[in-house]
Amino acid sequence: MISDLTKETIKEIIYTLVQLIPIGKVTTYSSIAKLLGITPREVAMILKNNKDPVAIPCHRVIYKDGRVGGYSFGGSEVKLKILKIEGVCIEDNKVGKECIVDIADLLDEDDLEG
DNA sequence: ATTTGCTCAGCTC
DNA sequence: GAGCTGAGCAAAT
Repeated sequence: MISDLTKETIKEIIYTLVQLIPIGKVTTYSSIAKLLGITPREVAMILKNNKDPVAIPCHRVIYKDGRVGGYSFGGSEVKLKILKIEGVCIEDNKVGKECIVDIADLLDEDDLEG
């Protein structure tokens, strides 16, 4: 599927992936990173490097622990709040693991369609 | 739950 | 090449 990607391609994919994350759910940096074969750091960096924080729902990407991580467009507090209004379950300033789903899982569900 | 160590990438010297 | 920082992860305690 994916094997030899460039920085530009990586960005395109990440932007696309985060856009197809369903409302009320979130994903983790690691899953995206692993899917692309890059490090979670890169995912985070690319997300912050984007120029369209509106088209790129980077707030739907969080830690594996459940914490939202960072947010250059307001702060972790805002990011957390956005998730909350999206319908994501929030617990003690953290995202409920039941709302966290790997990006690969989303892709899989879309393919299974059932 | 908290602390510590590690990894990869970008920037600077 | 070496050192520092960062929208993180994993292990140990």
